[in-house]
Amino acid sequence: MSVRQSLLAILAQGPCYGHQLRHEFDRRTGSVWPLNVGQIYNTLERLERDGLVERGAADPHGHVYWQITDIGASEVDRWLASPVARSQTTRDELAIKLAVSATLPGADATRVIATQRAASEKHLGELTAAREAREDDSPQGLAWSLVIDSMIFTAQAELRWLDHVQTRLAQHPQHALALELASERPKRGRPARAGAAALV
Amino acid sequence: MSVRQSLLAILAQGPCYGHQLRHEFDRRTGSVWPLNVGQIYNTLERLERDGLVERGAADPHGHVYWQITDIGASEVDRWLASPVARSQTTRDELAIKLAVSATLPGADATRVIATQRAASEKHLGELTAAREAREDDSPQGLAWSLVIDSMIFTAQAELRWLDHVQTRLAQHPQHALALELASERPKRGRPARAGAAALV
DNA sequence: ACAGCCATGTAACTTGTTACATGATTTT
DNA sequence: AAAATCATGTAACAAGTTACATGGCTGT
Repeated sequence: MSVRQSLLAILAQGPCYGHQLRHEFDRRTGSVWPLNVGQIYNTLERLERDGLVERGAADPHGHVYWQITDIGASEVDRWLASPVARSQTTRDELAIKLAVSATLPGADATRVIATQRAASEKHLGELTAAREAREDDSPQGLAWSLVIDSMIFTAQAELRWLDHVQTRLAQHPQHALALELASERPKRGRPARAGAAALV
Repeated sequence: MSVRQSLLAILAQGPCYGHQLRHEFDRRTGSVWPLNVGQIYNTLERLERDGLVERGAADPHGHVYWQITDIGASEVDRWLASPVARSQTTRDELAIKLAVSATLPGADATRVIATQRAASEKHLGELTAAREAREDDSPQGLAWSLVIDSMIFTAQAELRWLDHVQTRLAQHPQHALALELASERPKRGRPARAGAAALV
């Protein structure tokens, strides 16, 4: 949803045409996430379908300006006023992967962690280097550095978690997590149940 | 990709039928991310289409067992041996939202941060409470707590970053990030360019 | 003329996700 | 008999992403 919402929020500032939207998105996010141009037009058509934007007439240059509707504007307000709903169903790729691979009797969770750790550390190093190499006080530079900082914080948390997992696994007997496939084949309608956990 | 890959990895342990796969995924990820049953069958059909699994005959109970192919097994190996490719194109919803909203002259980035901070803090509190409320030394409990820990680490990083952003914004004059729409309408083929940043 | 970029658009596809239909079996 | 659960499946959709077609303008 972030691309869609971002484009809509930019349109809330005034009418734009396709390539201009791409440019604006790039400026504001520090050109960190390159956006395929085609996606702009797809997204605009979907926003139009949903009544959030309107297609204006082409200007002399052939630029097709799009403008936000009232519904679209209120959608932007709603977006800005509500927090990003993390966690509820948001799946974390690494957490899933590690949880699953740690419970596979065959797979070596320690190796998975080591591989990931090396990659994450390399990534963090690249981010830090890029961060220090660039000194830029412009609004764009500020936006860029904040996005990079976000990635740095995330990478650090990832490394901390990896170490944490390794420590906890080391405290348990070999492959304490390993789970065989539930072998009992449940008869129709009366299978064995495992305890369910409620979080949210 | 995580659901798809996880189901494939589970199938690498032995043939399973649909509901069994759901159950296995739930056990291994601590029932944190509920998986709609329909998704299992969709995913299985797509895996079959891609030649990674094969559909077996139904057993007397009517259970349709699926088994992994050689190609599927090597895909699992590849998955376990390669790190999760974070960061390259992975968009961070919150980072995008904050970067965009901070550059909107109309929007109040401080308020966005405050709203998010409250939500993230509440979320972290719930996670911590759930974490402490459950004492479970079973393999499932261990898997569950590792997943919850991952969420806790992530939430903490999120809070740190939010504070960091707020601090940095406070050091700058009001709305230092605000970016108006590029007003100059570029003539076809020769628009004004803004400096591009290279990271990766 | 040609290469390169700007600009709009279209078609196809991926993964994730939900809603719904259908039936069997077990519990109450 | 009714409710609940297990089980398989189908159809549709959302958002993201890419590849491609087409044409205009500009600089060499």
